[in-house]
Amino acid sequence: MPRKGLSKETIIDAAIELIEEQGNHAFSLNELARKLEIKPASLYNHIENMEELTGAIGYRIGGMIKQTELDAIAGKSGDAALFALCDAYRTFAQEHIDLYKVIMGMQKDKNACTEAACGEMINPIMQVLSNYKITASEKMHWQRILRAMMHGFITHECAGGFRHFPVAYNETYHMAIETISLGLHTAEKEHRNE
Amino acid sequence: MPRKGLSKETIIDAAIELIEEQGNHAFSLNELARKLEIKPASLYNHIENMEELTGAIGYRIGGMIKQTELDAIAGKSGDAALFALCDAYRTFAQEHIDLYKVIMGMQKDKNACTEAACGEMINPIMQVLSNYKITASEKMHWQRILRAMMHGFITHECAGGFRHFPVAYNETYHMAIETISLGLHTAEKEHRNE
DNA sequence: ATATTAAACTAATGCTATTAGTTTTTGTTT
DNA sequence: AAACAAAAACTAATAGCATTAGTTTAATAT
Repeated sequence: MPRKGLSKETIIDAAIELIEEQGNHAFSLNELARKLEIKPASLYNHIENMEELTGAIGYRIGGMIKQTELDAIAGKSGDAALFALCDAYRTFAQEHIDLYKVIMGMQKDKNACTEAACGEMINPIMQVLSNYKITASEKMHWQRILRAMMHGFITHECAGGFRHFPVAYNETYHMAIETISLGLHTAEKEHRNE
Repeated sequence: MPRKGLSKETIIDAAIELIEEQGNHAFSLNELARKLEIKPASLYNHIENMEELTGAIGYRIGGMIKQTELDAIAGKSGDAALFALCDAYRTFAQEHIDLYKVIMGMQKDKNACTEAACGEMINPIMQVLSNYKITASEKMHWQRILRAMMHGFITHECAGGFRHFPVAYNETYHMAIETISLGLHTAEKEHRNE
């Protein structure tokens, strides 16, 4: 029954291509329809509405980040894996800044999609944290801390929120990871003294 | 010359009131004009455009957060001041979540306003960091780390990005601050050994 | 061949920010 | 007090947005 080989997945493909080509700002259902050579209204045969589509795009981007992280930590362990993961995350955001802004935009409206998109990115982090001798609940906490730090850093960095002082962004990011590493090792030590 | 006592400041006042009453989502120039009892087009006698207005609102919110932080750290020093500041920041975001979302939205478009809004919030943080014996450039780095962590945490928390695991948000936040405190104290120690 | 149905279409709605041009009001100057 | 200048309101229009209802097309299944 499909006149073109159109599906939700191919629509998301096109959307991501569009965002990377024209920028997050230029993205709209009109523009997406033009790219797919259909009329805007026809999109509603495949998607619920804009919010759902955005969520699906965000989920896809989450998956891309997850894969990038997995590739980065492959064969590594301990602090090396930690640093590799954090660097990979930031590099992805820098190289696909318009895609990352989709995730930024989603966070304004709390919905199930945001939860799902974030869920994608948790797995590699938990894998990295498994190298540290901490409890299961500690792992849940540190996973949050890592994600908060990485996301907060990137949003500030790319919005100009860090421009006020003349010190290198790379160095700050490195210090932040170092700090988390220190915290993790301290937690390990405390368990040894119990 | 003003027919009503309208100015850029009173418009921002009304905008903030509107956002707190109706939510960030319902905010528009139409709604703002209705509240001020003028026609939407008349707003352009006072503002450049939507982006500039949003920036001005963000700047104002930045000032509110700054004041909240200053109040929170008054009379405190060291780690007590650090914890008080971080708690005040998060509490403000929770109690004025729709205002905080304005800042979240601004970060998608890099502009001078974002830089200015963030600039407002730096002062109290630098004040807190002055209690630690670290170098000037270290202070610049730690200021960024603190802001990244706080902002990243709040965006995730309020968007549902932390829902995956059954551990308390408060505890995670506390651990994050503790970690930064540990990092600061470690930096102090390293200077003593030089 | 016929019936079914997904997926396209057209057309319209009501929202958004924004611009141009006009009128009203107010404060200043003659 | 009368005239002028300018700020700030207005009306009217535009182009874009997401979205809905109703209709037609085209491909598949019977």
